[in-house]
Amino acid sequence: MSLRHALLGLLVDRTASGYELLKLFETSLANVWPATQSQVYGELTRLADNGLLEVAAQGPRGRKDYAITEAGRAELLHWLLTDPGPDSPRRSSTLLRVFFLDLLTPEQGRAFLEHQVRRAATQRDKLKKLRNSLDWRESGMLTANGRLVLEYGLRLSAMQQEWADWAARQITPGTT
Amino acid sequence: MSLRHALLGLLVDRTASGYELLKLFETSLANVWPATQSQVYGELTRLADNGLLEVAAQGPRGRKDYAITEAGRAELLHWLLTDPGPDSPRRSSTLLRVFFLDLLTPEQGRAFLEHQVRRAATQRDKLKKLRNSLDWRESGMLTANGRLVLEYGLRLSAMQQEWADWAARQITPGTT
DNA sequence: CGAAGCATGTAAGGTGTTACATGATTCT
DNA sequence: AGAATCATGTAACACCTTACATGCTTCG
Repeated sequence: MSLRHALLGLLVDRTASGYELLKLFETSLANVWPATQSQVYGELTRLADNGLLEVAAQGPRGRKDYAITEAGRAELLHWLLTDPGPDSPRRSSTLLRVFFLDLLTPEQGRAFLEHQVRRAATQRDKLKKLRNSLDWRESGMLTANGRLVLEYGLRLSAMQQEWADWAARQITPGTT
Repeated sequence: MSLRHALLGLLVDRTASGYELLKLFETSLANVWPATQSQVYGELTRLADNGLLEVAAQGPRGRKDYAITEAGRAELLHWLLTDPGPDSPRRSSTLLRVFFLDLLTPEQGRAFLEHQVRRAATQRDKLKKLRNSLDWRESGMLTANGRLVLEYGLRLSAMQQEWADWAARQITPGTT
């Protein structure tokens, strides 16, 4: 149940409409906690019902500006201070495929892993570009956390690339 | 919808009951594609209904031994050869927390990250022990894939440990 | 005989995805 | 005027988790 906390977090120092929050999910939070339009609007209504958010203002096209309440701040803080536990069950269809990779020919297996190398490299490039576009001296506190998360993404994609490359070379080692 | 493929994969070179498959999920597949009892039994019934599996034999306590069919093999192969796409949306409540870490005091933030360092180290130790217990010369093809996946886990936890350590040092750099 | 393990199944509830549906406002 | 964008909402379906429910067999 972290979607609610993501929303609360985004509303800590500004008010916003569902539509704006949705955009934030597509950009900043896309790599950490993706959410769809349905989910966002639904959860906002629920949060307002529970008194963690309130509608601060109504705008042009039925637009509702949400603001966090004291109860909302308390809930967010509480969530931040609780142990996330083993990071939510990590399912990876890619690794599952690797588990059964011997059902393919060595060529097909290598091709699969080399595809993963390229996928990771592409992701890494994307994040590098994001970092460069972000570094423009725009250092609010907000950006500091974002940089930590971004660095995680960079390290992850680097690791994935190296691993896939290594794994590809494990299959039929003698292929010059 | 990868659970079905995990089941098909496990049944490629042996028949097994739901109970046995469940144990396999708890051990070998736990870190790649966890599944609960409810899920396994339900999916097995569905797979049999769809003709991808068949009940090869009935045992002592209502035990059903499932065997993969030709249709099942075809489906599994097809799945292995399709692009997994960007590996299923990766949600991490830990990274989400990091995103909002500036809402805590620097001490609390550092404590959180240092906790992650230890969590990753523990996980890494667990996997190392698993590798050592596994290396006992038991090299079927099956184990080869498992070793690739295990190596991924080792590299991932190492990366996480290093990252969390680095991130902790980013917060309030001057704390001797 | 009692405990542990084998063995399967159902039901309720939460979360997430996709698709459908509608309408207002701004910009060209 | 028409297109793009802003803006919200609902419904159906898939998937996963937890809990409940039941009963047989083997081992000590």
